[in-house]
Amino acid sequence: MEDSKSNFFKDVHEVARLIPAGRVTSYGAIAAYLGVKRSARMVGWAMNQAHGDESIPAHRVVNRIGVLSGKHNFLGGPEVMQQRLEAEGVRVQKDQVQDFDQVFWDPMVELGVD
DNA sequence: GTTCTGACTGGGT
DNA sequence: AACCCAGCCAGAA
Repeated sequence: MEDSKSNFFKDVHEVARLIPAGRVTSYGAIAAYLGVKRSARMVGWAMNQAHGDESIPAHRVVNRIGVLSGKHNFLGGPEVMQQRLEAEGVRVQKDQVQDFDQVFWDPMVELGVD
Protein backbone atom coordinates (compact mmCIF):
# COMPACT_ATOMS: atom_id res chain seq x y z
CA MET A 1 0.00 0.00 0.00
CA GLU A 2 2.92 2.26 0.01
CA ASP A 3 6.06 1.12 -1.72
CA SER A 4 4.58 -0.99 -4.46
CA LYS A 5 6.41 1.25 -6.91
CA SER A 6 9.72 1.32 -5.10
CA ASN A 7 9.37 -2.42 -4.79
CA PHE A 8 9.71 -2.73 -8.53
CA PHE A 9 13.02 -0.91 -8.60
CA LYS A 10 14.21 -2.88 -5.64
CA ASP A 11 13.29 -6.15 -7.33
CA VAL A 12 15.16 -5.14 -10.45
CA HIS A 13 18.27 -4.44 -8.41
CA GLU A 14 17.87 -7.70 -6.60
CA VAL A 15 17.57 -9.75 -9.78
CA ALA A 16 20.50 -7.90 -11.29
CA ARG A 17 22.66 -8.97 -8.38
CA LEU A 18 21.62 -12.57 -9.00
CA ILE A 19 23.15 -12.53 -12.46
CA PRO A 20 26.22 -14.79 -12.29
CA ALA A 21 29.54 -13.57 -13.64
CA GLY A 22 30.12 -14.38 -17.27
CA ARG A 23 26.41 -14.24 -18.00
CA VAL A 24 24.07 -11.54 -19.25
CA THR A 25 20.33 -10.99 -19.35
CA SER A 26 17.93 -8.60 -21.00
CA TYR A 27 15.74 -5.83 -19.64
CA GLY A 28 12.68 -7.61 -20.95
CA ALA A 29 13.68 -10.85 -19.23
CA ILE A 30 13.89 -9.12 -15.87
CA ALA A 31 10.67 -7.24 -16.50
CA ALA A 32 8.91 -10.45 -17.48
CA TYR A 33 10.20 -12.18 -14.38
CA LEU A 34 8.73 -9.40 -12.27
CA GLY A 35 5.48 -9.66 -14.21
CA VAL A 36 5.82 -6.33 -15.97
CA LYS A 37 7.09 -7.53 -19.31
CA ARG A 38 5.78 -4.40 -21.01
CA SER A 39 7.83 -2.19 -18.75
CA ALA A 40 11.25 -3.20 -19.97
CA ARG A 41 12.07 0.50 -20.18
CA MET A 42 11.47 0.85 -16.49
CA VAL A 43 14.04 -1.86 -15.88
CA GLY A 44 16.55 0.26 -17.71
CA TRP A 45 15.47 3.25 -15.69
CA ALA A 46 15.90 1.22 -12.52
CA MET A 47 19.47 0.51 -13.52
CA ASN A 48 19.92 4.23 -14.05
CA GLN A 49 19.02 4.72 -10.42
CA ALA A 50 21.52 2.00 -9.57
CA HIS A 51 24.35 4.15 -10.85
CA GLY A 52 27.23 4.18 -8.47
CA ASP A 53 26.11 0.96 -6.82
CA GLU A 54 28.79 -1.63 -7.57
CA SER A 55 26.59 -4.31 -6.02
CA ILE A 56 24.48 -4.03 -9.13
CA PRO A 57 26.22 -5.46 -12.21
CA ALA A 58 24.40 -3.28 -14.70
CA HIS A 59 27.00 -4.23 -17.29
CA ARG A 60 25.48 -7.71 -17.31
CA VAL A 61 22.18 -6.32 -18.54
CA VAL A 62 21.75 -5.78 -22.26
CA ASN A 63 18.84 -5.50 -24.64
CA ARG A 64 17.09 -8.45 -26.28
CA ILE A 65 19.59 -8.74 -29.10
CA GLY A 66 22.65 -8.67 -26.88
CA VAL A 67 23.64 -5.10 -27.66
CA LEU A 68 25.22 -2.98 -24.95
CA SER A 69 22.48 -0.40 -25.30
CA GLY A 70 23.26 1.23 -21.99
CA LYS A 71 27.03 1.34 -22.21
CA HIS A 72 26.88 5.08 -22.75
CA ASN A 73 25.27 5.52 -19.41
CA PHE A 74 28.20 4.08 -17.45
CA LEU A 75 30.42 6.19 -15.32
CA GLY A 76 33.95 6.48 -16.65
CA GLY A 77 32.95 5.83 -20.25
CA PRO A 78 31.07 3.48 -22.58
CA GLU A 79 34.03 1.16 -22.84
CA VAL A 80 33.75 0.30 -19.17
CA MET A 81 30.78 -1.94 -19.83
CA GLN A 82 32.49 -3.98 -22.51
CA GLN A 83 35.66 -4.14 -20.48
CA ARG A 84 33.84 -5.55 -17.50
CA LEU A 85 32.05 -8.15 -19.58
CA GLU A 86 35.25 -9.29 -21.23
CA ALA A 87 36.88 -9.42 -17.82
CA GLU A 88 34.23 -11.95 -16.84
CA GLY A 89 34.75 -14.01 -19.96
CA VAL A 90 31.95 -12.56 -22.06
CA ARG A 91 33.05 -11.91 -25.61
CA VAL A 92 31.90 -8.55 -26.89
CA GLN A 93 32.37 -7.14 -30.36
CA LYS A 94 31.00 -3.93 -31.77
CA ASP A 95 28.82 -3.40 -28.71
CA GLN A 96 27.29 -6.84 -29.25
CA VAL A 97 27.62 -9.85 -26.99
CA GLN A 98 29.02 -12.80 -28.90
CA ASP A 99 27.41 -16.20 -28.30
CA PHE A 100 24.56 -14.30 -26.70
CA ASP A 101 22.43 -17.45 -26.51
CA GLN A 102 25.17 -19.15 -24.55
CA VAL A 103 25.82 -16.41 -22.02
CA PHE A 104 22.19 -15.40 -21.76
CA TRP A 105 20.88 -15.85 -18.23
CA ASP A 106 17.11 -16.10 -18.00
CA PRO A 107 15.73 -15.50 -14.47
CA MET A 108 12.55 -17.27 -15.53
CA VAL A 109 14.58 -20.43 -16.04
CA GLU A 110 17.48 -20.07 -13.64
CA LEU A 111 15.41 -18.84 -10.73
CA GLY A 112 12.30 -20.75 -11.70
CA VAL A 113 9.20 -19.48 -13.44
CA ASP A 114 7.04 -20.53 -10.59
C1' DG B 1 0.38 21.57 -17.03
C1' DT B 2 1.66 19.67 -21.68
C1' DT B 3 5.21 17.45 -24.46
C1' DC B 4 9.22 14.73 -25.39
C1' DT B 5 12.57 11.49 -24.60
C1' DG B 6 14.46 7.26 -23.01
C1' DA B 7 19.58 1.65 -20.49
C1' DC B 8 13.00 -1.83 -24.32
C1' DT B 9 9.98 -4.99 -26.88
C1' DG B 10 6.75 -6.90 -30.01
C1' DG B 11 3.90 -6.41 -33.81
C1' DG B 12 2.54 -4.22 -38.01
C1' DT B 13 3.58 -2.01 -42.61
C1' DA C 1 14.75 -7.12 -44.26
C1' DA C 2 14.02 -2.22 -42.94
C1' DC C 3 11.13 1.09 -40.93
C1' DC C 4 7.17 2.67 -38.08
C1' DC C 5 3.96 2.56 -34.24
C1' DA C 6 1.90 1.64 -29.79
C1' DG C 7 2.53 0.43 -24.89
C1' DC C 8 4.88 1.02 -20.49
C1' DC C 9 6.25 4.74 -16.73
C1' DA C 10 9.33 8.22 -14.86
C1' DG C 11 11.93 12.49 -15.26
C1' DA C 12 13.30 16.76 -17.60
C1' DA C 13 12.20 21.07 -20.37
